[in-house]
Amino acid sequence: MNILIAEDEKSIANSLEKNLTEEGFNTKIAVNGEEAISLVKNNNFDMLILDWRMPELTGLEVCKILRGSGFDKPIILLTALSDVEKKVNALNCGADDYITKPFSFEELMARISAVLRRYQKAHNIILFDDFKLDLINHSLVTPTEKIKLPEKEFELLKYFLENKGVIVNKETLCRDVWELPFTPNTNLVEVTVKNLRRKLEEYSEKKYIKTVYGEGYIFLTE
Amino acid sequence: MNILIAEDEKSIANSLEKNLTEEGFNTKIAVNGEEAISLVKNNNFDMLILDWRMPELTGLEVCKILRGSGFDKPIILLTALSDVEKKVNALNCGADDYITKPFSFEELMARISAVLRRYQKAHNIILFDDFKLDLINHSLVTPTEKIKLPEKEFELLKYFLENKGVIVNKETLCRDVWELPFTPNTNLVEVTVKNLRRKLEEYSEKKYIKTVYGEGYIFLTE
DNA sequence: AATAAATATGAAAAAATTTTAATAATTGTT
DNA sequence: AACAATTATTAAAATTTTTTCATATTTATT
Repeated sequence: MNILIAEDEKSIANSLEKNLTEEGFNTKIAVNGEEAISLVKNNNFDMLILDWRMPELTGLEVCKILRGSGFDKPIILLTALSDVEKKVNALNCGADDYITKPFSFEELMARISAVLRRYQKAHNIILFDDFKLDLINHSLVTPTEKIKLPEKEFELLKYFLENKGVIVNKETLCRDVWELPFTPNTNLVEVTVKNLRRKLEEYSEKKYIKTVYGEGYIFLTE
Repeated sequence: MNILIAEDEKSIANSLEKNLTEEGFNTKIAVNGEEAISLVKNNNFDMLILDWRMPELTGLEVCKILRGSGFDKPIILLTALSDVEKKVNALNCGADDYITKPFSFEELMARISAVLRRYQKAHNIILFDDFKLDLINHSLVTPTEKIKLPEKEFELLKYFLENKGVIVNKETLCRDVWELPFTPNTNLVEVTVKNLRRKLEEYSEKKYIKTVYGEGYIFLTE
C-alpha cells in the first residue's frame, strides 16, 4: 500500500511518514504541489494525503488537476481551516475526505481506513500490500501481472482477506468456503492452503497465511 | 423483467401496461398504494413505477415505506407537479428518478433504461428476462436457483449480454472471450455455444442465442 | 526423549472443464 | 437436386482443478 504525503511542513510530513510506516504503509513525501503531481505520474500510489495550504499549487489545486486527468484513487485533504464551505469545495473538487488540523493520528487512520474501504467496495477489489484481489475477474493483481486464480483458491483468499487478522478454523472454512454441511475426514483444506501459499510465495517472500496450532489459520499483512 | 405500475387512473395504467408489455416487460397494475405494497410483498419485481398522487397512500409514501423495509430495486415516481423541491423530496425518499406528466412513452423508456442500467452496474449484475447474471459470483440466477457457471460459459454469456442484439462473429469471440491471438482451426466456439445453449434451455424454452448464417451469433431476448 | 496430535507436503485419483476431431445437419447457391 | 460452405452435435482427448490418500514434519505435552 503506497501513500503519497504532500506537506510542506517537514515536521508534520515526517511525523505522518513515521506513523504510517509503522502501520505498514509505504510512503513518499512531496514538499510541494508540483512535486506531488510529478510523483503521482511516476508512481503507483494507492492514496494521497494532500495538505491544502502549500506554496504555489495548493493541495486543492493538485486534487483538481489530478482528478481532471483521470486519477481515481482516494484523496484526503488536510487543512487548518474549518468551515462548511471549504469542505464542500474540497469534496466538489474530488477529495474523498477532509481533515482539519490539528488532528490525532488515530483520527487520520480512521479516515484512511474509511476512504480505502469505500474505494475497494466501489471498485470490487480487496487491497493488501502491493496486491489487489479483483473480485470481478477472480484474479490476483500483482505489480507486474494479473493471475487468474482457480475458483477454490480465489474463494479461500477472498475469505482470508475478509477475515484479516482473525483466526479461522478448518471447520469454519469447510462450512463457509466449501459450503459443506460437515467437515470431511480428508485434508482438502490443508492442501488448498498449501496451493494458495505456494502461489503467493511466487510473488512475495512474505508469509501471509500463518498457522495457529490447534486453532486454525490467520491472514496477516505484517 | 417484472414491473409494477401503481397508478389509480385506469387509462394511464392500461396504456403503460400495453406499451411496456410490447417492450417485453411483464407488468402488474396496482390501483392504490396499499395494493402496491401488498403486490411488492408477494412478487419479485425488478422495478416500480409509482404515481405520486394516489388516494390514501401516495406514491411517495409507498416509496418511503418500501425503502424503509429494505426494498432496493429501482423506483420511478410519476407526478403532474413540477418543481425542484418535489423532485429533491422524491429522491430523498429513495426514488431513483422522477418524471412529470405529461410525458412520452419514449421518455419513460429512456428513464427506465437509465435507472435499470445504474442498478445493474451498482449491483454487478446483468438482468435479462427473469434471469440475472451475477458478475461477482460468476453465476446465473434463475427464479428458483443459482447456478455457478464454468468460467468459459460465464465469460461467453457475459459477452453476449454486453453485446445484446448485436451480431458477434467467431473471430471476435476468439479474440475477446478466449483472448487468442488468432482463430484456431477447431470448433471450440461452436461447442461452447452449444454447451451454453443447453444450459439456458434447462431454464427457459426461449432460444436466446441465434445463429446468423455466415456472420455469427446474436443474443436476443425477444 | 518419547508420544500423540496437528499440520504440511507430495503424489495420484477423481472430477470438472476445455478443446479437439469427426461427422451429421443446415444453409445458400447454382 | 447437387454441391459446397457453414454450423451443430457427439464423443473423446487433453488439460485443469479439486480431492483423496499416504506419509513427512511440526508442535505441544509429559
